[in-house]
Amino acid sequence: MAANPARAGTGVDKRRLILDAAIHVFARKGFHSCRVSDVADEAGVAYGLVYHYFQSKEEILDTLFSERWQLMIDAIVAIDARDDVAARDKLYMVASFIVDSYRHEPDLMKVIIVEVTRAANTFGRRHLPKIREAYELIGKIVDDARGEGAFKSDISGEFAAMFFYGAIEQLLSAWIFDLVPQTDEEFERAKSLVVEAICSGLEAEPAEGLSAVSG
Amino acid sequence: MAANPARAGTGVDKRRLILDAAIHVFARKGFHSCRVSDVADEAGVAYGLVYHYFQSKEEILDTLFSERWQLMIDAIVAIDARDDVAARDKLYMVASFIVDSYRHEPDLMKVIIVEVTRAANTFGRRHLPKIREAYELIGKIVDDARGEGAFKSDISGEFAAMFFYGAIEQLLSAWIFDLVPQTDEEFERAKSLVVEAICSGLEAEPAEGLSAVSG
Amino acid sequence: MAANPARAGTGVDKRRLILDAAIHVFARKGFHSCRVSDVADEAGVAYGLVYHYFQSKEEILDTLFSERWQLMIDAIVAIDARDDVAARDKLYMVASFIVDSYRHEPDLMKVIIVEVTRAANTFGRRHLPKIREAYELIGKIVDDARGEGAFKSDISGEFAAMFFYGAIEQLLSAWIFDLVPQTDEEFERAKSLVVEAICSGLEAEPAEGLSAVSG
Amino acid sequence: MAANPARAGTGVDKRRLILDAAIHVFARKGFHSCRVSDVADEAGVAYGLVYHYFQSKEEILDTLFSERWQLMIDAIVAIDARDDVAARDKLYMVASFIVDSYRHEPDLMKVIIVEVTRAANTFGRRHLPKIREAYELIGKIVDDARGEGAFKSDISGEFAAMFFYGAIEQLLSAWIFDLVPQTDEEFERAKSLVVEAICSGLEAEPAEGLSAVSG
DNA sequence: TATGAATGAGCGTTCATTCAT
DNA sequence: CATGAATGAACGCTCATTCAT
Repeated sequence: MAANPARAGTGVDKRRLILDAAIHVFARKGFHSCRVSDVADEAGVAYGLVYHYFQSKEEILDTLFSERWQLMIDAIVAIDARDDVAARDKLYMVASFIVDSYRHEPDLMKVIIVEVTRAANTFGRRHLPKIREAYELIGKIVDDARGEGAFKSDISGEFAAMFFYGAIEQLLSAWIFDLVPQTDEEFERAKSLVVEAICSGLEAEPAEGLSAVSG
Repeated sequence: MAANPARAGTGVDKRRLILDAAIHVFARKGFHSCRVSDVADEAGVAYGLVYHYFQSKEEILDTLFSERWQLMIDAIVAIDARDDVAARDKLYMVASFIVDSYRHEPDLMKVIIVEVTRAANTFGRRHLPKIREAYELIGKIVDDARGEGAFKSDISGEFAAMFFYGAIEQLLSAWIFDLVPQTDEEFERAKSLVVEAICSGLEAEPAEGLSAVSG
Repeated sequence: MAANPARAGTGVDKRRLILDAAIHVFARKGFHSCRVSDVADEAGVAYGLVYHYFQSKEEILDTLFSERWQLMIDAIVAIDARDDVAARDKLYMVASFIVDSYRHEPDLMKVIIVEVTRAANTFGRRHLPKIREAYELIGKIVDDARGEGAFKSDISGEFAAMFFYGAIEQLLSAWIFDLVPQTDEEFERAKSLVVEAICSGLEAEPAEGLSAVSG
Repeated sequence: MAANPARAGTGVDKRRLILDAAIHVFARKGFHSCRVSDVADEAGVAYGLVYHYFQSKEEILDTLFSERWQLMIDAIVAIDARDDVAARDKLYMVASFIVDSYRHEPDLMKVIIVEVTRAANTFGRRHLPKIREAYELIGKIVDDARGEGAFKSDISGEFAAMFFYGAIEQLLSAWIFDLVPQTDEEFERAKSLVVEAICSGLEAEPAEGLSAVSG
């Protein structure tokens, strides 16, 4: 009875303990390089208990991914549902949600990206339908904006979503591997930049009066 | 002795045979899921010969990556060296080189992306410096354009390169996992779209006569 | 307290429930291949309750065997005690008891034979004394008949019991593994045949008047 | 090249070494109770070599059984082919072959009987077709004799084979578990007795002159 | 060069048993 | 009596690597 829901009061939820331990162990050593005993040790539980709650080591990772990814899908759906927000701002909110997810739970996001999302030939393969669901929601935001004339019509939502998500994932990867600094300012700046880059592009708009000269 | 230069006359270069076999085996089964014997079998050579030419299974992957990645770096350097080409066109040429690499050797590119570039916590880690070298070359193209006023100054070359490369890698991933069709037309269209999206952005430019109104 | 005697009134005897469940689970999946939880599930009781009534998984099997085997020993003793019955008929009654045991409780007999009697290097080892007791009772029937001249004196009761019991066990094995049909007629016929074969032999007796000719 | 055929001269056949070690380890500790490392240790080879020659622990047992059982089938076929031998003598020769097999390689026969033939719900299941082949050959000997009038017609070859083989297996079991003495004399006597019991039966023939009275 | 037999550390998983409630 | 979470030893199998020939 106490297995799934957090047990009230007296004791800890060992299942949650194992999941949380797995986040840190997977992030630190990598899914394949760590042993189940590493997870059990980190959680402070007996080896066998891991298999009491999970069918396999893989199921732990699956669970971590599914829990988190669903949150993101829900968030994107909620963002898309708002009709008082421009497409560009919706994309900003999506970027913001993802970046903040990393900011608050970097290990979990590292695991999800490194071990699932970017490991498309192993775990990613299994979760591709769920992963695509997110892409499609982003694509829908773009396509709706195209319908309204706010976005160009020659870049389909599908491609736009790929570029947008690809850019963000690369950003997170850069943080994950410490290639760029991770400060609150950087996080905020990155959100704006990725949306700016994807929505407005890198090219400078010609200065009003000089456009004729440059052309 | 015959390892590096193609041996004249007598026979095939077994080392090359092993590398080519590895490309297909790694692409088909994944680096971690395949055994050294799979590579030897595919190459039609004896098990032990693999260890005559390579120190370890990892060295094979390292070699495949290094060979190919260097070609790309050389290509970007050459592209960047041309001073008769606009930044946007340079980026197009880079995108073109990468897409064509995939078009001509999809298995090799799949291996490099799936097993190295996107596996940043295992092999990617080891090759990060080399990977960054490419990012930096792309970043330099952007920064030079910023200096000339062709590109916006608020998106650094570093970030721009991340977005650009991230978008392309996502594109390749979609092909690799068969999420989008792979025809010559699609390849060509994708090159244009990724450059269009990154350089000009998704947003529609306001219609000529209405710009004053909307501004 | 309620373990041994059937508890009056209130509820079912959980201990019996577990034993009966074990019969079917052991028969279906085999003793070694099933888990204690399988037995608990089949019985509809909690995992831990099995260990409340039994020291170990093995004790369940021991109990099943001992209960049943004692019934057989008692039956053979009763059969042997009758002095109005010929040796051949006593053997028939023994064969009949065993065959009927299988007819009425095939799963239980399957477990006893497959997991105990024929598993002489594991459980059989532990129960060898009890198993031999049955052999010896059969042997005694034969030896008594030898003393009276009804049976040949050159085949000891010990060997005769081995052959007799071996033949019956092989018969049951054939039923257990569905090698021969299991109908009431077949069961009755088998009883007769095994006694006929062991007591009279396979060889045809020469026809009365023709014996001189054939000799 | 040297794996399957015995290597000439210089070295030992490690595969054979493993099989022979397995015979003794399986006989001593039982198939399920022994570890693969026990076999490797007994053979004096590295753990992994066992898996170089065999797919699994089970395959070792399968191999041992198949090798030996085929020899027996071949022997029974050869015995049956002789047309100068009476059915009773053919059965004697079969009993003799089996008993001598045990006499010369008791461990191997123990393994085959205890772990395969009498373990019908695990390994026996897999080998049932091969096991039945032997039964059928014995049954054929009986049926042929019935056709010629030498054996009774009311006991089918199928049942007769069951009784005959069951009696012999019980005999071997008794030796295997040291319930009866194992001397050359005993082995020879047992061969005769089992054939005598099955062919002529246990019952004493009535004395010449008294048959009319008793009948 | 070339072969493939030989090595052995490592790990995921199972499951009988215990015990706190 | 009854529950089922918690324990942890045990083991089959994999496979990268070595090495004798």
